[in-house]
Amino acid sequence: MPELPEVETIARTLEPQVRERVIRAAHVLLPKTMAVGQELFSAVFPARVVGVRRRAKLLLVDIAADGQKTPTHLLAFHLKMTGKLFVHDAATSPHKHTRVMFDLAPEGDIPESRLFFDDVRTFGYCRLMRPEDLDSWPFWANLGPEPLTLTPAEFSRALGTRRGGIKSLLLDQKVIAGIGNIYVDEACFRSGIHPLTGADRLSDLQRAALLQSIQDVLTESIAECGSSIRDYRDANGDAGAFQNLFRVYGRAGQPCMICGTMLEKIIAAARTTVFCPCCQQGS
DNA sequence: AGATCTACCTGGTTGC
DNA sequence: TGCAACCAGGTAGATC
Repeated sequence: MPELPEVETIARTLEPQVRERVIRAAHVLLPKTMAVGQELFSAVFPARVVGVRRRAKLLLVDIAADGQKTPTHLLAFHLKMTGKLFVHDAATSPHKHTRVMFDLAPEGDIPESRLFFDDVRTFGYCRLMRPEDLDSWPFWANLGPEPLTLTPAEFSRALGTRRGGIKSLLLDQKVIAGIGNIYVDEACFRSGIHPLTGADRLSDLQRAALLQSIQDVLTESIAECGSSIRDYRDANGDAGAFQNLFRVYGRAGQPCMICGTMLEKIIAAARTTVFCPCCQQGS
């Protein structure tokens, strides 16, 4: 389930494989995956990849058409649950779950190759757009702040006066960007906050502790190249290792690492939620 | 407006 | 062995 650390890892492993490469053409195998921008193909390609970056859980590939240096367009990928990006050699055929393919021209010693966007559950998408179109894309325009560079005051401002459960607020990409079900549970556990606690009932101290925990789990996970639940892989095909450091996610019924109490599973924000009823009180 | 719920998807797992 | 039921979860959209 690519969340911020996984998308960051994919961006870092993909960039060296596609930077400066020329995308000659794109092939859409599942139309709904490329519902936006397909009509631009003929005008944009061939285009050179000038960079790969991440915003929230979006992976952005900046491309420049017509030999220009500055990006003229970008590919915005949302991997949702099962999206994957790989570069294979040009002879590789699409398989059952391949949704879009990009032909990459040979560059120096690098032979012709192909960028694959595979997605088993087809929730993911890729949009081809101009940079100036981003602001009129509601999802982009409404994204909340990036958590890693957030200050406690900014975090508190982002939570505002809302009274909903803290878990549902943290999952809301308009409040704070990039956090999903795994990291919200891990961060709540580390800061000793019950996931159903009303955000308005968190003290300044608790808010600061929660932000610190969010930044800790995200930073540690990035250092481990993300978490591999089931089938996540980075752009090199390598698994992450942060799943070995989970303290609550997927551990319902097992003892709390701090106090030994049995971890409980509940549904919060319509998501499976695991927490320690002893260490995380105050709902 | 804000909070909550459901649809969208498919493959793997569970249970009979 | 076969097969139905269930589960995973980010986001849009609907409802209250």
